Amino acid sequence: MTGLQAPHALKVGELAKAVGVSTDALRYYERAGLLPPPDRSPAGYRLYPPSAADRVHFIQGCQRLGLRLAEIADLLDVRDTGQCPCEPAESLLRRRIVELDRELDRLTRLRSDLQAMADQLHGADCPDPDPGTWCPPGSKNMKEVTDDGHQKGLPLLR
Amino acid sequence: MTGLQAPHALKVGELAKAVGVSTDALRYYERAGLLPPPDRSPAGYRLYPPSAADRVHFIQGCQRLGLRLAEIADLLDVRDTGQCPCEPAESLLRRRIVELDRELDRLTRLRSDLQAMADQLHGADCPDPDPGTWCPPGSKNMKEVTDDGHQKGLPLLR
DNA sequence: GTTGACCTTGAAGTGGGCTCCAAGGTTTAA
DNA sequence: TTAAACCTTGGAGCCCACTTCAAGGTCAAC
Ligand SMILES: [Zn+2]
Ligand SMILES: [Zn+2]
Ligand SMILES: [Zn+2]
Ligand SMILES: [Zn+2]
Repeated sequence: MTGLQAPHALKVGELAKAVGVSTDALRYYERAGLLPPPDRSPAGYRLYPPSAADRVHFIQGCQRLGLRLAEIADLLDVRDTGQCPCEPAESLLRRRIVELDRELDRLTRLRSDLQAMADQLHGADCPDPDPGTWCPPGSKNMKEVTDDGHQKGLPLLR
Repeated sequence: MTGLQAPHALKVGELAKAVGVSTDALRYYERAGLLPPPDRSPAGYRLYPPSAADRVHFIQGCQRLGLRLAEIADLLDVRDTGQCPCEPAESLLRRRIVELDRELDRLTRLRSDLQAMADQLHGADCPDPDPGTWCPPGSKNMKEVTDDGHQKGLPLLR
């Protein structure tokens, strides 16, 4: 409506509301090199072009994929040059998939460990143990010791 | 061998080496309330009883389960009182399992999204796009826009 | 008696992605 | 005219589990 500086320019709060992030986050993206320094109004207010909204959407999409801001900045640099983005994007994605597989593996094993512990706990007859010397509740291996000679704690808490 | 202060007392470096953490971490655990303040030698050196090693092992085991230090501190408090630990342990475990399930779900969906993107990327014929206007590589929906009227980026990067 | 490995303390730094604050200047509506 | 609602900046704070630093004191070996 104003049209003085540029058509449809957005002040920082307007952009923030449009894309659903805080104004602080937008200024942070600028410092981090994800958003180029926008034009300023005579009073020094940031005036973003409408395309900035797409840029922030892109950032948000990348974040949903688990990419870090530094990686997103790399992608945006490529995007700005107009070069084919497939190569960097593909290697980023593959790296991230490998990370995810490792993490999924770790969490899956962890989950089954926790489940095993919780199951043991549930059926336990449980007299109070000696203070400071757990007491694997309901376990027959209370007296077992680890290879360095210490008493075992809860199962898997060696 | 010394036996002056206490039998088999460990200096901080000895305990650290025995359990495989840094001396700084041990002092940090003390500040955080996970390790009780140990006796001191005349020179002010920390002298840990051998049971401190078990305590640290317990901490490490809990950490492997993904528990935070504050939660571990709660468990240790119970352990020190000699009360039956099943109740707090069980609710901690259940809470953690729920967290894990949510996280596993999230990561699994993420992984399949990334895989889909990587697959699209691979078979793409790819002319360089216009700068700043990606260019969903190899996608037929280049012209699609999101519900707020902006151009779509890479698939799933809306 | 001197080197060097150990120990002490409090404070500050790390990383990631922000958030919050103070102390101002600007714009807009009443 | 003045209040409210915006905007600016630099810098600090947050979370977590540490690590690193600075500036010393202590203890063993040679
Ligand atoms: Zn391409
Ligand atoms: Zn042990
Ligand atoms: Zn019990
Ligand atoms: Zn949009």
